[in-house]
Amino acid sequence: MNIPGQPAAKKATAGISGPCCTFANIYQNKISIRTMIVSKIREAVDQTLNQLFAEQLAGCTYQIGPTKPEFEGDYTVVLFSLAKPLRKSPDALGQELGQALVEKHVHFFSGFNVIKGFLNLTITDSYWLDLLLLYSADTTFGRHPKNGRKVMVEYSSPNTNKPLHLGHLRNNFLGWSIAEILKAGGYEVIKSCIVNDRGIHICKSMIAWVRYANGATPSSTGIKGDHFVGDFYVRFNEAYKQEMESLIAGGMSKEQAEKEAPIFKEAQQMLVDWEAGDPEVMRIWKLMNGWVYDGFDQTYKRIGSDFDHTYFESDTYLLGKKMVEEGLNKGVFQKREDGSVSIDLTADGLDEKIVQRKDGTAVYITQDIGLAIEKYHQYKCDESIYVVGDEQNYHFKVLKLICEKLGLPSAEGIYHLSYGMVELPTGKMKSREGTVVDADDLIDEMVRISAAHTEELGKVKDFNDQELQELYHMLGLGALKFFLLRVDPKKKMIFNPEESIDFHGFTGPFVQYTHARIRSILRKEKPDESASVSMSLLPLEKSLLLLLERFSTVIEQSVAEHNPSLIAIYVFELAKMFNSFYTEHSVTNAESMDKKQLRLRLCRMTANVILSGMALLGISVPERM
RNA sequence: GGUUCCGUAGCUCAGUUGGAUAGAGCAACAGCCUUCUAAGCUGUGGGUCCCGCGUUCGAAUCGCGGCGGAAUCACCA
Repeated sequence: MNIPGQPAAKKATAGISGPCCTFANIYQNKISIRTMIVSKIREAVDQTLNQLFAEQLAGCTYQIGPTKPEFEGDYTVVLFSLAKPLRKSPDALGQELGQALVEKHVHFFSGFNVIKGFLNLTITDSYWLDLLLLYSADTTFGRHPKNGRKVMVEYSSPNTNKPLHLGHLRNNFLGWSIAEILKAGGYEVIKSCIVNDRGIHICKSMIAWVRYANGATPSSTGIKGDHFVGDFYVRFNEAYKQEMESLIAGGMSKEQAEKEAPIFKEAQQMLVDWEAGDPEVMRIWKLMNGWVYDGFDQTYKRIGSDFDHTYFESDTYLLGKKMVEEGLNKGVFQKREDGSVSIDLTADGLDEKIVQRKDGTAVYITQDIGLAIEKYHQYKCDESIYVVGDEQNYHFKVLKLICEKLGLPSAEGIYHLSYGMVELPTGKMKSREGTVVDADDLIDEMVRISAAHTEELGKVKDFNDQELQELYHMLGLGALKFFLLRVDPKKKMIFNPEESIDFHGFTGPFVQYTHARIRSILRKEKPDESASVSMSLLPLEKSLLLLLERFSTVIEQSVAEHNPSLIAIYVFELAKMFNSFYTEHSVTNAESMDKKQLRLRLCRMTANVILSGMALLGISVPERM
């Protein structure tokens, strides 16, 4: 057992309760406690250092962190960096500093020790109790006040020719979560989605449908719209491959066959007709995209993704093309001999990049330039985050550079939240090899497993059918979301479909279960606001409070790093700590009335933080499970 | 080949920005339910932090050089 910064192994100080205090007489402390504890310690240390060694202090930095569990103390000041400029040994400095801190801040520091250059400080129990009494009922605890900044988070960005898969799930969960985390960090957030609804790949599924469907539709076949269209995309590739093979058998080279296959030429022609606005092509395009959107909506609803604004590539590419004109006039872009338009980025360590084809049509980056302008024009965000896989790192480097060179005001705020691919133990998911993990299938599977677990345990036999379905969904999605969010977004991750996602240990259901346990206590008995509360803390009670206090800092870090996994790790540690506390100490049968009141408040505050922490990950927590 | 990223326990991952004896979960093993939910708790075993050199009070973390892996360098998206 090793919880960062927690004195879990320490001896219990006392089983008897000390003097008591009530909510009212510590209300005035609320403002001072709102400051995070590390800042408070730093302030006190700075002040004391200044008084002791005023002149030698210029430019000194030092670290403060939670004390390791094997040492006595709550927070630790690392003295090495101060020792040299102050010309003192770390131990002597620690003694002097510790002594002065404890003397000057009797209500804040209750003791210290110095070990090998580390000054370990113990915070008074009353500080932790003040925190508990002030915030145990505050459901917004840890959230930061509004900072006046506005940020857009673009995520999901689906293609309308295939259904969502596991990789999209990581994207959707990340995007939604980072948006919530930014809100908790004080930002105003706009969630957006760009739908890649045009291009040759879309025409491919359309051609296949025209050729082979005989008028079949999702409703006539009972297949979900996005899967229905995706099947025709697969069908296209099958037919394409067959036609190429017979052309090659007839003596044609592979490269030539790729270009000459009739079905491929039909798709190319359809793209031209689409750009020209051919009514029949537009009709099919709208019809089929409509089916896909129906399918996406169902999936988005299940996973809880939503958007404040949806953009369509079929709209933004035109604005991008207008910017190509402007860029040419400004001399940022160059027209080549063959008529294509490019930008030379070799001076920036990149390559020459095409921004418009020789036939005048837009490429991928063109529409993204248009989109950047459209977004800024509409919302004027300070920052624009793109949640897109790390395979597009180069693309976003180029995009930001181009926007800078065009002098767009939105350029500076462009931030690519680059996340790693989800891979199988055998490597990348490949649709051609049928190894793609379909989102809908995976969700079904997760819900099915949670239903099986729940039934086996038999704790909610009195639930009606609707309540059961809601619980299964909450647990299945909780497990899935937690699984995908608990690892650093930057890193690629491995998903093994053979081993189902866990429900024990470092998982969503573990945290959900902890919440249900706490709620079970609080259903039996609630904190009495007028009752007195024990003034002394046992080690596990204090450890819980130390962890709870860190919530706000964790949100801050999570915002700074655009990293939801910090929240997942934190919420797991908190749940683990609560479970240790729970098995060690009884709440409803506490050794005294004021101990019971203390623990009921601890329960309430822990439940609140678990609930709001999990909400930042897009995960709901149940009352019972 | 150029650029960027990665390499930590059998597996999946942390490691607070250079700090104390490198940690969790899973898997394995041993305990704990007449007491608030055992989807839990407690304990045991498990490490050449890819290798080497360097920087300094101190390196998994920083630098250089290897080895191994990934992404990208499209008039695809």
